[in-house]
Amino acid sequence: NATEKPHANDIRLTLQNATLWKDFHSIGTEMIITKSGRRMFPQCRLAAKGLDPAASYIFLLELIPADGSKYKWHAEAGSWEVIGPAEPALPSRTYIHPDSPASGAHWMRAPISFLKVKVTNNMTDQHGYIILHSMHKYQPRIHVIPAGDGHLLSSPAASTFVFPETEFIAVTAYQNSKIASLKIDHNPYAKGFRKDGRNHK
Amino acid sequence: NATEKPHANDIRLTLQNATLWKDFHSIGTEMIITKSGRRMFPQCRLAAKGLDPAASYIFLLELIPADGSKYKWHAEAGSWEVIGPAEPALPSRTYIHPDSPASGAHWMRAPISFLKVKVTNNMTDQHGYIILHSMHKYQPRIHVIPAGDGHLLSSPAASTFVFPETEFIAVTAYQNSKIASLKIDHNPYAKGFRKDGRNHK
DNA sequence: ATGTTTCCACCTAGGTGAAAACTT
DNA sequence: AAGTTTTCACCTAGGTGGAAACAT
Repeated sequence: NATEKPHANDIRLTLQNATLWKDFHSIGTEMIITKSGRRMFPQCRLAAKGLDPAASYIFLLELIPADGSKYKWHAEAGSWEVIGPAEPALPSRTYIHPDSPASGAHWMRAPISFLKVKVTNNMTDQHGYIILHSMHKYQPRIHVIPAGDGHLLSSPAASTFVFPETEFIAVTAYQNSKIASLKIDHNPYAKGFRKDGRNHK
Repeated sequence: NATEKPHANDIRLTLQNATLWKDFHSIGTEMIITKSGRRMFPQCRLAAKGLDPAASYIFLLELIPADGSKYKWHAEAGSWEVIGPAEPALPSRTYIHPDSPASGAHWMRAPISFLKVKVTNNMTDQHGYIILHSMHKYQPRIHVIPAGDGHLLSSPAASTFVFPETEFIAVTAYQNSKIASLKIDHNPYAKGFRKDGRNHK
């Protein structure tokens, strides 16, 4: 039989906007968290390959603590320093991609954008936003789960992907002004803060 | 066994904004169709009861020709008149509610809004919008389909609902100025055309 | 004539970082 | 002093009917 069903370990995800993520990561990515919920910028934008076109999948985004530390911005040095152990982690909420469940063909047809995921520091949030601790480091993680078997994350068929350049520190206000500038330059919603001559449209 | 699964004929749909629809219907509802696609106003907003909370359903909206006639607005009389037979009907497109498929519990929890359905007169539309003939009368129809059996509309379990007050004539520009006024009064996106003193906010 | 298309000012809806106000 | 919350001007994105231009 020439056409063989893809195995779970044939699934390949590519971070489509990796260059932008690396620009941020080289400086030290920060993500604003607010009580009312804030989107992430950059967003996690992925391309998928190797899915079974006819099978059904669920895509999840998770933000896991990257380490056991609490950080502080050291303005004089222009760097982050560890100031102690992390706050106890909360039960992690996951963001289910709104197209879920959808066929492998659907997921492979176009880039997969986690545009609308929101992060918050409100421990009592009722919207289902992902709750983070300010001044803690997080690592986004993507799960691809064959749907319809009811096992979800515990399924042995689930695949997990990590892109190290998407790591970030959650903040309630930007600490490193270079990060603020990069955001202004690239996030269309911050266009109003651009100075003439660095308009990336 | 005291808890019995609901039968298909136990499903009940209520048109939540029936009063608004009736205000339009008493004048003669018109819906603008454009090449680029136009939303309907009012929207079909429904409440569902009697679904099996654990079962999965798909909700569809369909716009079927209400009769075999083509119409013309008679400005002097302020009424519509039949001017001949309808154009041949096109293969009807349906709008799948974006929450589909979802559990009965989900559909019953909150009003079901067909807010985003778009209608067009572009016969070559590639967006999947519902294609209509201008100056023809249409009747919205809702289908509730138990999901997961692969039969969809041909399934004997599918339920169909019609609310006669949602009937309308498709136009490329409003014919009856009373309809235009009602739209301006009630559609928030047309607020810019409101004269002071009839702001329904 | 009659019906369609394009364009537009005016909205709704909501995502930005900065600055000010607030908290501890 | 350090971090958080609120507010705000400025955007993106896109849904309105009307008027003018266009088509037939």
